Amino acid sequence: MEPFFYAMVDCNNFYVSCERVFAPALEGRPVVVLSNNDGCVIARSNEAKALGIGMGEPAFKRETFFRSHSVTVFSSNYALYGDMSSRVQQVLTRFSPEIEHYSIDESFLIMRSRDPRRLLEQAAEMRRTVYRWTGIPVCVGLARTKTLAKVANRIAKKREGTNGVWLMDGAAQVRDELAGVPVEDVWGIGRRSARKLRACGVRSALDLTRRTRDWVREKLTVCGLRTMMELQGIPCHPFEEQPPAAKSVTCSRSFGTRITRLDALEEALCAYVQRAAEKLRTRDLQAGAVQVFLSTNRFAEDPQYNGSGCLPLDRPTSHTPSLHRKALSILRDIYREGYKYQKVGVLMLDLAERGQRQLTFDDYRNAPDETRRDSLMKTLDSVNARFGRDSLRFGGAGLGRKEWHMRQRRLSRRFTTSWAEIPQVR
DNA sequence: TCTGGGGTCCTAGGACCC
DNA sequence: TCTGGGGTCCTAGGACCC
Repeated sequence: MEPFFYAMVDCNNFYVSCERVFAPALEGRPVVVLSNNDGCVIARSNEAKALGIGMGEPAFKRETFFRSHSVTVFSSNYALYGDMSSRVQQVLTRFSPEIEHYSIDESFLIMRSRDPRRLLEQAAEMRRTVYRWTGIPVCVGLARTKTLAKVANRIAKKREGTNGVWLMDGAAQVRDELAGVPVEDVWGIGRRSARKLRACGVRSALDLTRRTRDWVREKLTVCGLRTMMELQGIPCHPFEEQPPAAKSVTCSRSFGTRITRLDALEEALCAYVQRAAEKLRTRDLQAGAVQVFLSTNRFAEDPQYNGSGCLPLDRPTSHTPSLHRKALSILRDIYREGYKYQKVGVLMLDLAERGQRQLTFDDYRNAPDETRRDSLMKTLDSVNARFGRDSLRFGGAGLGRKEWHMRQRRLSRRFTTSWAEIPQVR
């Protein structure tokens, strides 16, 4: 068997890069993309990073700065990013059949060769091809474990002269590189763990590999231990070509303005239940329980309230009206008057694949009902697939523009997925 | 006025059982 | 004077990821 390397392919400033594909004039200029509700900065071009704009900064605090530095600002456009992501993934598949789509902008590939130089050439070719075919710039890091491949990717991105590709192998090279990686930049080490580690004198990734396993396990539990071993070149994270089935499905949004009335919350919740139920059906899943949560704005001075409740369903379902009913009864139960609410959300829990559960006598009795509901949902989904999301929807979510809807003041078009939004050529 | 959304896994502690 | 031990399951909270 040929020795193999993990290749971590990461799109550079992905959301910004997607916007630039359709606005090439923004190349070389500062650009940021905001989170839902135009809340905070979640993607920055290199020029925006150079201006000192931080990840996660609230957008409203930077309005003036954006204007005075001619920063182009976009609302997030997940229809566009999701579609661009699958295009990138399609290209990557040509370079290795063993591929794990890790996130919207990252993939792990297994690449096999006896000759590391040959691998570097392949990775460089992959990078060029992705850019030529999709317009998205990527960097590639190669190493013996996923965590080390992430480190290599970071170097490919940051270091001058790598051409966006870096391979890390051999004990001496790995040791030298890890010495230059701050421990908080290691994949799997978050803010809390980093603080704990620094307090104990662990500053670099190399420092971490030099502690005993017992010590690391005690400080950071088995998660930290796995990270440490991966840094030592021992693979602990499985390679998952088939993503495991989802265990929960969530839909929640912050409101465009604060909401106090129960009926407005009910409308919003209906809309989120619809979306969550659609997600269930596209994955062929059914929920066994529904959870609803409700919260005020934690940054405000106003009185705070967080409510949540969970109810089981009589039997697992992905039928929107049944899920609506259950969710609304939870909401009415946890709702308290007199608060300014910022967010409501729904979680579908105890998910099971359709047809994978034990049937009961009731199921036989209800079979005709069940069939009718299924075919109604199927029709609904196929109409929406053909004519666009929400062409057909439930009345409970209300009609027209609502105060709870998200702010999306700077949304670009769904260039690649919506015929209606393709710019007209004159 | 304005601070995202959607996930997973691990652990500790309590309930419960024999 | 004295109040078992071991196992499983569930849940809430914490930490992490992108």
